[in-house]
Amino acid sequence: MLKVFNTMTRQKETFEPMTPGVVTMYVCGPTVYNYIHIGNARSAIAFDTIRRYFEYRGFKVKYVSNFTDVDDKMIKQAKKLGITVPELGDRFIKAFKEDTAALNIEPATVNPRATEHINEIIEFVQDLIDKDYAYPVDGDVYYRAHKFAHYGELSHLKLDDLEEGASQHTADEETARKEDPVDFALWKGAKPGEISWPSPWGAGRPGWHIECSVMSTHYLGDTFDIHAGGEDLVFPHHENEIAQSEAKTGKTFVHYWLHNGFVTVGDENEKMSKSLGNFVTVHDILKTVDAQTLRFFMATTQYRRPIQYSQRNLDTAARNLERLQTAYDNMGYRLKDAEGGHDPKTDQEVRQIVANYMDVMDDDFNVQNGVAEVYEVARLGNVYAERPVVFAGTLSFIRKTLTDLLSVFGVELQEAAELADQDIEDLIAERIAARKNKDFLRSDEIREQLKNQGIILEDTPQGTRWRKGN
RNA sequence: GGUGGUAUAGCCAAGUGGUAAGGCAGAGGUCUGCAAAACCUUCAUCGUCGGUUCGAAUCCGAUUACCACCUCCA
Repeated sequence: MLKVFNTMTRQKETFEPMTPGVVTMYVCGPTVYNYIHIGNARSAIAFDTIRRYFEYRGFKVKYVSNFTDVDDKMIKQAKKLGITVPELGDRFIKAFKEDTAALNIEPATVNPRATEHINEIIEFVQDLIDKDYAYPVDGDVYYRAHKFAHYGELSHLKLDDLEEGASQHTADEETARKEDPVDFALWKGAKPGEISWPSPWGAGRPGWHIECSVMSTHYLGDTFDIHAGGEDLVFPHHENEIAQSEAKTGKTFVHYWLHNGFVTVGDENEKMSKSLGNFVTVHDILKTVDAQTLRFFMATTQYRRPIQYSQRNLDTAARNLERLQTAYDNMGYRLKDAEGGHDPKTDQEVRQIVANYMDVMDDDFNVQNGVAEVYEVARLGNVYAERPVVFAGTLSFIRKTLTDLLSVFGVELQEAAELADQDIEDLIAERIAARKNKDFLRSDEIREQLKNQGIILEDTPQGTRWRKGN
C-alpha cells in the first residue's frame, strides 16, 4: 500500500488514484528567465524519481510540468538582454531541456507554456468575474481571497494573520487598487512597451497563479491526483491555485499535495534562491560535477528533507555510486565462466530484498531506506560473484535487479568497456607470463605502468582483469 | 509578531514505546606473491532539563539552537 504525505492534511495518506493504475500529476516548473539552479533541479529530480517509482510499481503516469514564460522577471530580463520575451523563453526552455536531460529526468508528458494558453486564461478569469470571485480595476483583475471559504487551508494560515503580514507591503500602488490587501492578481494591465495580449479589461498579461490553474485542469481535468512543487510554493502560489480552480469548477482541485524541501548551500545552511543571489546553476555545476553523481546524490535524499549541497556530500555520493558500479562489473566478469541455470536460494534472497525495497519506498518514497536495500543487492551480488561456481541466470537476475532499482533513482549503470588497445593487451599478456614465472618485479612494473595510464589491473581466481580508474 | 519544520556517531542519514538500519571516513581481519576489488568484524544511547511508563531517540511539558513560510522564489 503506497502512502504519500499530503501537505493539505499534514499526514501520510494511502494513495488512491482517481483512475486505477493511472497517476495524473502536475509539477510546477520554472520561470524560464535564466538557467535553472540546483533548487529547480532538486524539485525536478525529486518528482521525476517519484514518477519513476510509480512507473516501477506499474502505474501509468501522466506528468505535466509547465514553463512560466511571461511575468515581471521575464520582462525585466528580456529588456536587459535586448531580446523579446518569447526569445528569452525559447532560449532558456532549450537550456532547461539540456540540463534536465543531463540529469536523466524523463521528459514530461506535456510541457505547456503559459503564453500558449492566453485565451483560456482570459476565459477562466472572466468566469471568476461572472461568479463574483474576481473584479477588474483599471486594467487589472483581482481575486477576492476572503470570498473563498477554504482560503488558507493548504498553508494552514489564517487570512487575518496574512493581513498583518501584508500590511507591511501596503505601500505599493498595486495594493492600493485592491479591495483587500490579500487579494491577488489574475490579470495585470500592461505598462507601455510591455508584452501584452488583448483582453476584455485592456491589454495585459496573466497573473502568475492563474496559468497553473488553467494548464493543470486543461491537461488533467478539473480534479487530478497529485500537484507538486517546492515547499515555498505552498503559499501563496498553490493556495491561490486552489482558490481559483475550486471557485470556478466547484470541485476538489487536487487530491494530494506534495512539496519538496530546499537545497541549502554554504556554511550558513541557508536556503538557496535566485532572490538571495546565492544560487548555483546546473549549467555551471555540470562543468565540474558528474551529472550522474549529482542525480544520485539528490535522488537518494527523501524529497521532503532539505539537501545540503556540498563537495563532501557529492564525493560521498560518487564513491557510493562507484561501489554499485563495481558490484555490477564484478558480476558481469563472472558471466564469462558461469554455468547455465539458476541458484534458487540466491534468487529467493534477491526477491526478498526487492520486496523490502518496495515496502520502504511505498512509505512516502523513503529513498534512504530504499537505497539501503540497493546496497544489500550489491553486497549479495559481490558475495555471489566470489563463489567458485556461479550460475548465469542468477548473476543476470541480480544484475538486472540492481539496474532496475537504480533506474528508479534515475541512475544507469554502464557495461564494462572492451579493451581496444593492442599495446595494453600485450602488456597484460606479458604480465601474466611474468607472474607465472614468479617474476614479480616485472609484473609489478607493468601494473604500475598501466596504472599511470588509468588502467587498474586486478588478479582474480578467474584470471587477470582490468578496469579504468585512478 | 504569527505558523510550521529540524536537532541521532568524524560526515551523510534511517528509525513514532521494548535495549539505535544503511553509506562514507577510521580500526582490525580474510583473500592476494604483493596489490586491487570484495567480504567479515569493529566504531553512538539519540540538543538540554523535567515528566509519563515496567520500559522512550520514539509520548507530554519546558528550554536552547538552526531553518523555512507569512513578499518573487523549486
